[in-house]
Amino acid sequence: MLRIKKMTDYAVLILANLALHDNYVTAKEISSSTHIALPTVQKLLKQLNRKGLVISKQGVLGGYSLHGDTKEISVALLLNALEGNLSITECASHTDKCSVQDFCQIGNAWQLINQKVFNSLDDLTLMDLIRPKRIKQFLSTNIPINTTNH
Amino acid sequence: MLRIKKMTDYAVLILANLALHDNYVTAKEISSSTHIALPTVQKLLKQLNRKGLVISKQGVLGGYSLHGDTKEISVALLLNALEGNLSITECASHTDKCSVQDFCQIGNAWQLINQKVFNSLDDLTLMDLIRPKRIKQFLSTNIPINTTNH
DNA sequence: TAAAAGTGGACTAAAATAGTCCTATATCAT
DNA sequence: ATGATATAGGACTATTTTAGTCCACTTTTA
Repeated sequence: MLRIKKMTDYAVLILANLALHDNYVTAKEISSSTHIALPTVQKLLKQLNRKGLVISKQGVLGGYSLHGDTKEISVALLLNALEGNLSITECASHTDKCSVQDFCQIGNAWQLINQKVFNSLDDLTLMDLIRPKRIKQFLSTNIPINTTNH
Repeated sequence: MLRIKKMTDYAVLILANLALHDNYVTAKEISSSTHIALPTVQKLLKQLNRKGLVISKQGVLGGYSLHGDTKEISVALLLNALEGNLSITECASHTDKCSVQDFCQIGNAWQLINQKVFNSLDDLTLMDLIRPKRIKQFLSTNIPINTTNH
């Protein structure tokens, strides 16, 4: 599937939740408002912290808060941070060398498709995700290059 | 990851291989030319046949051949046929009901993003995958809607 | 009628994913 | 000081998904 991990979905939900507050919010509070199990929220927030997407404060009155730049991070970069390599196939990722590469008919097609999908996701920020109007505008920019098929 | 299954990658390679012939080609031959293990090729061709993407003929001189319409199938439909549901998250798929849906800040954003990705992949056919020029043209149609970020 | 193909589906192994739990550390109110 | 409340790091397990193989059966043709 072209599906993102459940954990990534949760993480975005958590970030969206943090985006609505300016102060520190505890993992427990986020768990309550998102209805994601507490251990899972804790795990994800720790990861988000390590990736620099949120800032944290320990102790009483502590909690998590969105890192300043995170609101304007693109969905592409966000997914990339949360899921690691976004490439649609192994061969679209330049880090791995495909085992059948030398016999491949498709060449770099996947890489180019990958680029296109990435570009689409790069036009949108985290904040846009919680602003429905912006999303609709975004969608309308898809311009088909021909109309003969389908 | 936003990655397609290895099996899907193989399947596309197999289809591309069939696209280069007009006569029946055996699984064994495809295995030889693609360097994908024979049992895997056999399994995939059986699936492709059930989905109507290829036609088959049993017995000596039998083999597989591309179904007439398959060359012009869009990559979106192709991936959909090979991977089942393409939705980027569970909640982007209308078939499942998300467990935290009632508390979700993101609303239908994923669904719209999903649509955008799907549209991108819908502009391209199987044959385009083996025609590099067409791919490059395709890529150039991505029009950013703003330039303030990134 | 034997050889060469596909058909259907069971089966196993490996890898990825989801989710929980435990121990340690930091902070603040009293 | 110290207890309560947070996060930090990471081990660990269970579940699910994915990859890949294999076998018994059917069809076709020389």
